[in-house]
Amino acid sequence: MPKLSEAPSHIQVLRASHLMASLSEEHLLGIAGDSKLAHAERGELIWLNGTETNFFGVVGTGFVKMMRSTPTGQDVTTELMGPGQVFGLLGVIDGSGCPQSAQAVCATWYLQVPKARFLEVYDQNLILKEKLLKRTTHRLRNSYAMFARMSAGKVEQRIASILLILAESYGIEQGAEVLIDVPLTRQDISEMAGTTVETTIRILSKWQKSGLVATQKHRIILQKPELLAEMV
Amino acid sequence: MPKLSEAPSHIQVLRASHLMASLSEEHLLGIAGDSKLAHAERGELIWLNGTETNFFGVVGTGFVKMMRSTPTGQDVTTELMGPGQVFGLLGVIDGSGCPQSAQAVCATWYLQVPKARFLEVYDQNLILKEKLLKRTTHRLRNSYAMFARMSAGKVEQRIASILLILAESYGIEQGAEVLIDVPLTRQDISEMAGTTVETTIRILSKWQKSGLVATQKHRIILQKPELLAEMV
DNA sequence: CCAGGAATATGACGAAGATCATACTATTCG
DNA sequence: CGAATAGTATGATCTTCGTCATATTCCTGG
Repeated sequence: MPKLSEAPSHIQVLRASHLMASLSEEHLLGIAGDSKLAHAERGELIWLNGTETNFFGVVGTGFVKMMRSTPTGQDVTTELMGPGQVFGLLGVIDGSGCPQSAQAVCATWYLQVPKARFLEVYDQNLILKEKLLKRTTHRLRNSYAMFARMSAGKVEQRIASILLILAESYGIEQGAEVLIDVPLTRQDISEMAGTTVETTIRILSKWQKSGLVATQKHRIILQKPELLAEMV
Repeated sequence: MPKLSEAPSHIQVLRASHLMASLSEEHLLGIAGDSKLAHAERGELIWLNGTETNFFGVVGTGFVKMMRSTPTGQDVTTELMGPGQVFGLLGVIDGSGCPQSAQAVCATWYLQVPKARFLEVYDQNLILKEKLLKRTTHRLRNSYAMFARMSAGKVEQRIASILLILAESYGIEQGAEVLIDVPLTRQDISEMAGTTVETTIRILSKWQKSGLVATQKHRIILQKPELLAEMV
């Protein structure tokens, strides 16, 4: 039995979420009461594509990747959700379920918010709806941006793009360097870049040798972010 | 001067749009009155990425492609908008402008709806907001689906995917065959599939020879849609 | 502290597809 | 009607990257 990291409290998780935090104290407590805190190991599937779920998730600690499996069996990661981020919500709202799989990238605590309870609140909360549209708009744009980069560029550029995007969301600046504070394997990165592990390893090794990036304990440090940005 | 196809009326264009048609007659007429019907030749830019616009568009007749130019100069088409479809709306609503370029793929009539006028109506129309979220959700999912196909598959599969998706939106069934009723060049298709014209031509030529598809006057006919679907 | 599994690393090889070059075919315009 | 331009076609060559094979290193649990 692996030792679990400290579990966050229900209400803590909700408060840390930009989207959820816009609810009134009363609603927040109500939802927190009905939700269930769950833990997932690295690699554990939270749900499988298309599965009709009666809950959506809010990441507490750790990371969850949203992915689609292509007919040929290859997995492609479309989004990486970190602490405070909500996943599978859109499928709950329009009742069609989430077409993507959700999988933990590392030991992760997340909150399972039951559909019925949330919809009651959602239906009469205009601010929440506005926020959701804003967030969805933002995701759509990011998706198009990634789409363009992934379908046009060479593999090096794709990997560079991925690292830069991750740095934007989860980067911690350390002087001129940026630490991407997500425990990712080369396999994870290759799934985001739509390439193979071997190629990813080769490129990252090359970059390590030339002092572009460094890795420590599954965490990547961009030592020359500007140079990386130049090559995309 | 090229002879223009018959211009549709303002109100006709709005009524043909699923999104706009949900407005009240009064609002619809108001917006129609303030809008401007515009024409664009094949290849004409309607706006360039990021340009702050004071209008969004509704396609009347013809087609508009939304695209991003990568730093390396290659264009990638993310969406193809046909009659009744709205483009650039999200940028108007959140005031940030549209990050993509809009370009006519053929002679196109479209309506320019001024930002200010529309926002008045939008701000107090709940149904419209709901519809917009639904539409945006749908686009986001499509985008992820395409993303997965484009970053994983081989070029043949990518092109097959593109054709099937186009057939879904703009296909006219003719017995077992499907005519994609959009005038597209190989160049257009290659931009959607993220590949080169030459490769696209080679693959389509091969498919023509084997009776999978046929082309007439920039329009593609899927003769064996099932076979195409099998290969994605 | 050692064993075993997971992650990283590296080489050899081949196939897919980009690039360059050139020709052919339609459609449009003067 | 004939020239010009945009689109389609096809071959030759070179690169990139996927595939397979095999080490090596790093962790974690017993």
